[in-house]
Amino acid sequence: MNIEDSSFILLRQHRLFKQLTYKECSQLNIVSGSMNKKKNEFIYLNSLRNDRLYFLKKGYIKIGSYDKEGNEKIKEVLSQGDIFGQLSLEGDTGEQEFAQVIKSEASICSFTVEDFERILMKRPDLAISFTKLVGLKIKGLQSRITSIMYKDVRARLIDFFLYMAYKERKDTADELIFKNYLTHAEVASLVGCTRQTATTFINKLEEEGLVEFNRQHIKINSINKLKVLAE
Amino acid sequence: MNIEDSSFILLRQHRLFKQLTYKECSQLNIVSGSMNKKKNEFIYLNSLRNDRLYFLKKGYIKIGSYDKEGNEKIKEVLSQGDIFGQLSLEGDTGEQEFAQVIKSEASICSFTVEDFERILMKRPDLAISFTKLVGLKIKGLQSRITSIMYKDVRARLIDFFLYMAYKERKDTADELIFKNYLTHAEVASLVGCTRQTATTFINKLEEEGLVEFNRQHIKINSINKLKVLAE
DNA sequence: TCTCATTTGTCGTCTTCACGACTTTTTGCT
DNA sequence: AGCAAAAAGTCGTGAAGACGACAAATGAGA
Repeated sequence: MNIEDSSFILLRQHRLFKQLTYKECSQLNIVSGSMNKKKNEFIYLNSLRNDRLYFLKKGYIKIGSYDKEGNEKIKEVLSQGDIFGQLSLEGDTGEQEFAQVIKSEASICSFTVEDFERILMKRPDLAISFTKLVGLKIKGLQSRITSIMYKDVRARLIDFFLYMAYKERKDTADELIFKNYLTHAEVASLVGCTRQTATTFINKLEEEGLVEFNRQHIKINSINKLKVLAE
Repeated sequence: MNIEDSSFILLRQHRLFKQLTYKECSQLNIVSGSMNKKKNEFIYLNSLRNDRLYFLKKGYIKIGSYDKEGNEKIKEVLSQGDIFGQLSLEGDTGEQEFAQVIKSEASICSFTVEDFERILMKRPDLAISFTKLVGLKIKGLQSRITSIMYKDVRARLIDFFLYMAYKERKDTADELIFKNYLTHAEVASLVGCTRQTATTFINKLEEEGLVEFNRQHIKINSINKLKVLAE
């Protein structure tokens, strides 16, 4: 099995690309855009990503930017199977953004918007699927805005844990445990508070017996209980 | 000229629908979804909108929801030419949302996601355009998140005025004046603060000579000056 | 196994803005 | 024109969380 084959296998497990033939897949010219990146390495930094879409095959990455004081502002955290990059299929609007590997090694493949569009033109069903994927992202962003605007830090952290549960959950069990790849500082950046307050409130949620959070894993004792608290 | 014709004329001025033939347009069955609504009337309330897309031909509307205490939470404000509703083309995820006319009378047409998808299947170029439109919305939401998370009320209000300028600007002039259709309370809800603080800070910006805000119009004295302050 | 960098925990102090209460102004309506 | 409702303006109090400073714990690499 060569690199090319393993690229495709993972990509075609994605609900979006499942519909593609092997030939169409290869028209995406993925091979040249495949890469393995170690912890802390950048997939792109600032304007480099403007014309590409990326598919995260393995590992975890964070998307963010730096403000003028150089502080990191994390926009989102992605894990296996997520798509990122120029989702809008349209040139840059001047914003600077980075994608960086966190925790362990990551494996990514990428293709140009141009190649992707070429396939979309032939496969409108895929175009619709892609639109739905982007639409889903909108819903996520909207609920994030609501969370930040109208909830206090405690409630936002609960939303954060529910979001993680949504991403990691494989079955319907009420309890959930998964590997943790985030620091307090990163959680803080995601929910929009300082590292210190994140620490304090995460510990409070632990004391209440709702979650466990340490460097090894995150455990949510009862997803339903959290859901009730989130309302 | 009958109602049907006037529906199409406006719709087909939109960059998205320009590409459609008259026949394709009529396949959207717009007529049954056309309406005129007076001030404060709802276009939809809660789950009613799940399978439709709406096109705002004329007027202004706000999209929002109510929290469990009954307080209004405005998500966004739309004006002529904007598209709203089930942008994700995919069934409801349980969230409740309303669309309500503000200020003056509004004219809307709508079509079902189903009809729209039928056309997208035949016209992948339109699907790509639509994705780009949705992608643009993502960028807007992301910058809104950044604004709310990392900026204080004053800076968020500046972002608000710049956003309005972006929407209303027709030429490249540095000064901009346009009809105001928002109250302090609505602005507050958009930038995420209370009505009182919005009032206070809008007045401060007026005292600084940056903007004018009254019930008749909004005037931005220098877009560039605001842009500098927003960084 | 030791060491140093990273991450986490904890405290005061200070700022921003929320919140309630109220008045004044503006607007639409009959 | 007159009136009620909506919108805007103002103030004092209080709470949430930022921020700086530092100590303790953890873990990755030599």
